[in-house]
Amino acid sequence: MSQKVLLNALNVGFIKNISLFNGLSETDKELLLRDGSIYSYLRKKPLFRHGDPIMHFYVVCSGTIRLYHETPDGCEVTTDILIAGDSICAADIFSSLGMYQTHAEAVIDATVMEFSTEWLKKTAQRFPIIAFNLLSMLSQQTHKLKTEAENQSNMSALQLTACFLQQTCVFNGFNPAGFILPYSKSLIASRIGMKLETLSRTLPKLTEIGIASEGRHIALRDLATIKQNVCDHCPGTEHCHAYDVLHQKN
Amino acid sequence: MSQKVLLNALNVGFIKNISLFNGLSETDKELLLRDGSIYSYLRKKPLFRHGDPIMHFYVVCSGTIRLYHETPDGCEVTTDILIAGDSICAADIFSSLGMYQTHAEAVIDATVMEFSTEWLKKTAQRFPIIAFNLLSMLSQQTHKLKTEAENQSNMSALQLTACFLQQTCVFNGFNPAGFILPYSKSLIASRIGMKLETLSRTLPKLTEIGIASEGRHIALRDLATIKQNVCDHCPGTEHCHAYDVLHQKN
DNA sequence: CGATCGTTTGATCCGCATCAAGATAGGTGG
DNA sequence: CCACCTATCTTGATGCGGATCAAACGATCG
Repeated sequence: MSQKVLLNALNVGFIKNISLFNGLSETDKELLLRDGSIYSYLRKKPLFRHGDPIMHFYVVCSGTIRLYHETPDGCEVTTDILIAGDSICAADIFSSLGMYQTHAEAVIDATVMEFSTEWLKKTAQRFPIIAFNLLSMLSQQTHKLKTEAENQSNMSALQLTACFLQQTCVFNGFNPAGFILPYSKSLIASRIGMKLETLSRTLPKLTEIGIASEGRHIALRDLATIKQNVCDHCPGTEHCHAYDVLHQKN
Repeated sequence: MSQKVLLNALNVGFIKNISLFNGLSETDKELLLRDGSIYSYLRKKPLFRHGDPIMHFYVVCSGTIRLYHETPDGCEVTTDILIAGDSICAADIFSSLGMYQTHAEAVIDATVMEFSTEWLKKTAQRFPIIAFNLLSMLSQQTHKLKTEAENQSNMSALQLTACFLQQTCVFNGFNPAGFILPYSKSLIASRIGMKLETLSRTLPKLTEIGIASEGRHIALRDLATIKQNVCDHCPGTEHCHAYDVLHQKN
């Protein structure tokens, strides 16, 4: 299933930036990092499944993790796609349910840092700033969920797809003038709540609003048109911040 | 706009049960309650508007409060309907944004207890159990949002309506064998993300799954059928817990 | 070379939104 | 008490977006 790997300097350097540790001294950070272990998961291997007792708090170091669950009629809904730097299930630990509310599995081979739930609870008590960081993380997540739910119902397939591509570009630090989709189209469709067929039909239409696509190759050609067709319909969302990031680069 | 009213014994008695204060001694609770003031808001009066700087944390004492916002094309989307005992915007206080992310207004005349944000932050530091309660509240809210977002896209108008009626019945402590809708149909439609016309057409169809409706009068006649048609499609949601509550009463 | 996976394309269908008009009810003033 | 008015709700006709079903295409792999 999973395999423990050595904690190396590179990983530590990267992981120092996780938001949970914001505001701590470097010494404290390094001390706390000693309490975690890094594991690697092969493609398609689960980190945990819905219903498992909550044992760990995770931070993604490399690769891609997918959160999903199955609907009663058997099809899988992807609720989130996580990349390096993202943390997993901080919320669930403090819920009274005591078990994971979602499946989590590696999309491509991934490494993940794990801390025990007990450790997180104790640390939150020992360092008030960590409790505060947690509150702030949860609060951000809540806001993200709200806006996403709303977009889902108010935006067309075209707009949802444009949003996703733009955010993918920014979060992964790709070049908007041309990049390769890091996920399969089935995964993307499942993430943005539409059928593969619909996504397939939608991608060519994106040229209308300034996004070129051919196979897995995407190019965000015309930011102004994108803004007009998408951002203006979802002010204040994560997507719009992503737009601003791209806009400033130019 | 709003009017300060006297803190009377009845209100205090009620408000002692708010989840934020879970685990505190009665003495501490009463002490903390002194820091809040109770205000009354008339029908349609706003508590705050999207973009206002966050000044207060609220707990609803009586009446109904609606959270909503306007879409760019001008129509209002109701994101939540709050009744006595619910708290408002605990999450927003800890986000970095510093302003409300939604409008809040009284649907019918309401009384509300208000605490300053500073008070909440300080209190969370002074009483670790309150920080923990906050984490737990946020975490629950996150879970609720997730399942709601999913239901919104996977369930039919029929199912969504059934869910809403059942939850309304339970949260308000109504008699499932017959109760009067406490909200206008426009408000309900806006809350469950459909058009008034659709809701209007859906209500008669509910007889198929054991819910009778006539005007504002609702009766949940056949719990088994409801379960089969709704709960079995949304396991683990708030709605299903509401179902269980009704089921146990019988 | 067939086999499997991921994707595209076509034809059709269904649910909900939309537009438009009518019905009911609650409230107000004469 | 009735006439009027406005808010709330119902009903009908129509259209569109995306789901569904079905088949074929292209790439990768053993």
